[in-house]
Amino acid sequence: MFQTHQQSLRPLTTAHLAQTMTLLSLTADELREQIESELASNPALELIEERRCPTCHRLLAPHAMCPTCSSPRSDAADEPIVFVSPREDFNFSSGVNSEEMPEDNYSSTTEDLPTFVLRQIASELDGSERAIAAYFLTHLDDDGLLSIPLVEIARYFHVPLSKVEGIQRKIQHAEPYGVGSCSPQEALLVQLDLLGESHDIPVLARPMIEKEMGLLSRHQYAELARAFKVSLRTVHQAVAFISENLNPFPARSHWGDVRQSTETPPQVYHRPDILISYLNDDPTKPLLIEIIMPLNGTLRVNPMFRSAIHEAEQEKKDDWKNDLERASLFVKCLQQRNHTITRLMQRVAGLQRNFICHGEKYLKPVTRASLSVELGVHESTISRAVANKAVQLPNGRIVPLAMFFDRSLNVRKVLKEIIEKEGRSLSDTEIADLLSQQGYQVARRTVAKYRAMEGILPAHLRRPTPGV
DNA sequence: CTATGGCACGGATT
DNA sequence: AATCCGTGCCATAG
Repeated sequence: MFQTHQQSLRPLTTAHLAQTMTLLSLTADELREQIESELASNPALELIEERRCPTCHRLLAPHAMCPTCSSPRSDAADEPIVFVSPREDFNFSSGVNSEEMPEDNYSSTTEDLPTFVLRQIASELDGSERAIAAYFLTHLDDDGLLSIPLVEIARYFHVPLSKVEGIQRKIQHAEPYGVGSCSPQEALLVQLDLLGESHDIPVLARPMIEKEMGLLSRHQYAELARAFKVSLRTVHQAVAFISENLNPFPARSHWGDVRQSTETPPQVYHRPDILISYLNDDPTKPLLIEIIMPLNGTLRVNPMFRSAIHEAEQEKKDDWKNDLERASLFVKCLQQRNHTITRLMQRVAGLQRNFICHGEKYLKPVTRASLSVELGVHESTISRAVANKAVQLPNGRIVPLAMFFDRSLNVRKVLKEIIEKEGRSLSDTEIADLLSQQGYQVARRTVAKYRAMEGILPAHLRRPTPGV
């Protein structure tokens, strides 16, 4: 009925392209902001009311059928079903948060640690404190530790040191625990305190970290035993506890949790932009892929506005016309964005089905470049689409979309398996051999790198006795 | 002497 | 053109 096509003037085309690119690289959350601001500033744009699927209650785009219920051809088991799903249950810019999304996000970071942390504690801080916290958080290093002295922050804001310390304490108590500490030692102590609230901790743990951090980090256990006048065995127990439950580098979030040391995902990400599940939750059915549109309804050009333009005064007419064009452009770009992401996900999900269903081990190394030729778009288009987006897998994990293009993830996974399985500590060279036996050819140096990436300690100080 | 981490250099990717 | 990644060589620790 009211379509929004026509007008393909040259200048518009470039603007069109530019805006499509921008929208493409936006996260669902960012997109929401963008849409809201556009909606507020442009009267020609309107949000039409939601439509829901009568049977499953899912929000639908205006002319779409519900892909789940009116399940198209569920026989084409290979082809994933991809569709755009308007959802507005997606707000978190408002003050309170944390408990709102019980399910799928355990929260944590990767894209933007500072923002993530700030969001957690924002409600506890007043305006000026928030500014300090924000500044504080911009000076974290890759490990999540503070890279500048506290006094510097205090000086910068002309506030007493104690105030900064208070803020630091709040930051440290946010996830990932210990973030914003000045040293690994401090981070460990914070984590120990937090953990101590709900679990028993070895008595030796705290004094060891507090007083003999040097020995501890150098793994000089015999010295430790002597220093505290306890048996070597006791030291080992405490050390085991520390290395299992604490993490000196908060941002490198690979900690084996006390509760379930099952394959707890080492990294969890922001809210998903894309959801992947099985049709009707049946693993034999095709994959169902929802691309989140952070909206409660659908955007379109207001037809009333369009017709009203003829009656407008000459003065306003130009402005209105301008608005109209912008609106139509915006809608078009949005459609373009969705179309691109849809096609992208369709292809990616098809390729990586094994990965999606059966885990990291089955990730095929696919490059963005190869996909771009398949889809007939420019590489940068894929890059933009992939960057900064998170996907929720059927098993509930939230991973960055970029993980689908990780060249070495499968090898790293196998490497982890090898290390976990073998009771004895294997040297990097041995691991390299084992890997090539399994068909993964990597240099010994690379094994070392992968280990480091996964946060696995070198052979000589790995735990020879893997049981508790 | 062996096992690792650091630096740095192509080549591939973005 | 800028970046990332796998690797080789070398220094250092054990």
